[in-house]
Amino acid sequence: MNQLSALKDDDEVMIAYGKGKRMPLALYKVRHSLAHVMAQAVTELFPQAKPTIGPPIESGFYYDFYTPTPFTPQDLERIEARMREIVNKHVDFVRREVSEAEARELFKDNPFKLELIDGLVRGAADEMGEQTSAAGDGAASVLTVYTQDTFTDLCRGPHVNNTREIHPDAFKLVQSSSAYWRGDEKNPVLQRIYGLAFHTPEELQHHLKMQEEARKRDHRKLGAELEIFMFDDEVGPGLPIWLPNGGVLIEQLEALAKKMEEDAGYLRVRTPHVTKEALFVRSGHLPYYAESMFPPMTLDDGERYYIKPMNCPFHHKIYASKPRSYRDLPLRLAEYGTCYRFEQSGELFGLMRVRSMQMNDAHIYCTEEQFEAEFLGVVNLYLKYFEIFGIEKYVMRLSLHADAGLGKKYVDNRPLWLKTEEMVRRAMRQGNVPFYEAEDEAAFYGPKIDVQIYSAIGREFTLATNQVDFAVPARFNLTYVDRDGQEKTPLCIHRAPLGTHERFIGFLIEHFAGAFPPWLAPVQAVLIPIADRHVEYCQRVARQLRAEGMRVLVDDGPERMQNKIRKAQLSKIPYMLVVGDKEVQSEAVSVRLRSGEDLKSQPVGEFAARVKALVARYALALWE
RNA sequence: GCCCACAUAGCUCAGUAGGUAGAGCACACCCUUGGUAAGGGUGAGGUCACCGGUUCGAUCCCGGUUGUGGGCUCCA
Repeated sequence: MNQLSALKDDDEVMIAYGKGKRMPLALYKVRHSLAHVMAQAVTELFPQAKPTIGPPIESGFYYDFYTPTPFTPQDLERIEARMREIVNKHVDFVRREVSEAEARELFKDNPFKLELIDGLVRGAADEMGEQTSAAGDGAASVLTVYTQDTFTDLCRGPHVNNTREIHPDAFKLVQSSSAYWRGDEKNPVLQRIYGLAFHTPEELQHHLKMQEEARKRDHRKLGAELEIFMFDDEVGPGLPIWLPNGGVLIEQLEALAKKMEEDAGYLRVRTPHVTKEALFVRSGHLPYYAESMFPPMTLDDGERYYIKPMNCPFHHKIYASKPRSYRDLPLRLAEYGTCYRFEQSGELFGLMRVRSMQMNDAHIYCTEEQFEAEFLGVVNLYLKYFEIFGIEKYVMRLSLHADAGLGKKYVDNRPLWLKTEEMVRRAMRQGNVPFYEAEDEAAFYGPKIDVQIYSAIGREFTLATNQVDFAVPARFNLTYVDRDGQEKTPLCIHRAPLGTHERFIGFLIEHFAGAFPPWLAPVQAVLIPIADRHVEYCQRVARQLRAEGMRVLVDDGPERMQNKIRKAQLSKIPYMLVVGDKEVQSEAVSVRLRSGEDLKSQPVGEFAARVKALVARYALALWE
């Protein structure tokens, strides 16, 4: 802590914040200091508001207040104006070490700060609620407070020395919302105010512009504009309906996945959407996962049926359908199974978080000796997909158990955890796949590799998991007869490299901004007749191209050609094929690319061959 | 689930100090047959999300419901 405050302002020095993120120290100080300035402004304007915590984050900062009335947009304007006054007063930030008693006296009216002090004194957590690494397990002997102007806050710092280091026009309060104290919904509700903050007004403007761009790429907006999917009140929240264009995307993705899985030795199966309660009791989903499941249907005879939230128990049944020999392993069962999960209403988010989802699911049953190769095979499958889709930014996380959760969150078998975690770690190192480790993030039955990807607009989410299951096969009495004649329990690898159709297509929409590569585009080409007399020829060419496997439309509407080009352009159709007298005479089409490039007339056959070649190798380019 | 905000034509949005609504785009029809991002005209479209309350009268005010958005939390 002390060393931190002593560091020189330097954009080269990175400081950690949040979970596993870093930002330049200088920026951290500006943002953190602005959080304090905001707290001062808020407590001045709303004396009943009690400050709790306020850290720097990705693009700025926030501060949570305990207050009887939420902040209105007008309040934010007043607070921001007051902050600007404080910043312009060029006040010092003064650090002071205080004793526990003094700290308790200073914050005696603020139960949240007192709770933080309790934590700090015990050495358990710092003011962000995170483990203190510096203090080890010893209690923090010294507490620090920072004072600027009239406001004093419990804080480990560091801060700017004086608010003149903060540009008064490089920050902006953007929104208020609620948050729970310590992120726990059992705790009191706090009001959080978010602010953006940078070194210069230009950086702030740039950020705002990027956000504007991001809104344009939002899959919810593009999904509606491009007629990919829709929601309907009478169908229900979180239940997407795929429109014809979305249907094509799904068909193409499934075709790709089936081909890849066939090459990798998977067998395709299909299983029911509803099942008796007993299956999920055996799998451990009931009652453990009951919260995320739709409530059961009770039949006349009292039997309860559930709609499936996962495919695995069915695949286990398929494994168990006959005796297995080590010669049968690895057994790889794949299914694009539709699952239903009862996500909390507040969790639903476009296609990214839904209640009905089609999973690119498979389970691999293998022996311990086969594990490494199988696990790596799956990871490599991921990497192949990333290449096809041009996904360059991704992070793999090895999610481990935590001893504290054994028997509660996690299957109570520490040695097996350590062993399987090491197996995964070794497989990843063996394959030279970079990853980082995170404790207490595992599935209840085993460790996993989570793949985080980032859509073009910076939205981060878990695309896929690759999980090791050392517990559930035993619950299903899955066995194989090994070489030595002994019955053994196989390991099971759960994997879903493309996650779900819903999330993956949501991601792809943002990744490509709706401009899908030719192999994936719902409509690949639109034929545009210049005059009515060219329509017949267009229809003939369309039939020809469809026979070649292309997805083609003819725009025979009454508008002018320019208007049709514009419509096709807005629909992000890769190829616009303009047809006039010249083309009709020479069995040609005039090719215009979505990029705006005019490639002039060329023979229909040549165009078709060119596109077919691009499609066959899943090319991202429009023309080569 | 919780806190806050929002809900007007297929879409994007105006509007009414409470007297049942309007534009642009899209759609239909007519004219125009035009060579690489919007030709012109005419017309049709709305129980102002739903259910209650206040009022002579509610799209507008109040309450509830549903949905959506921004967060908290969790996950594919």
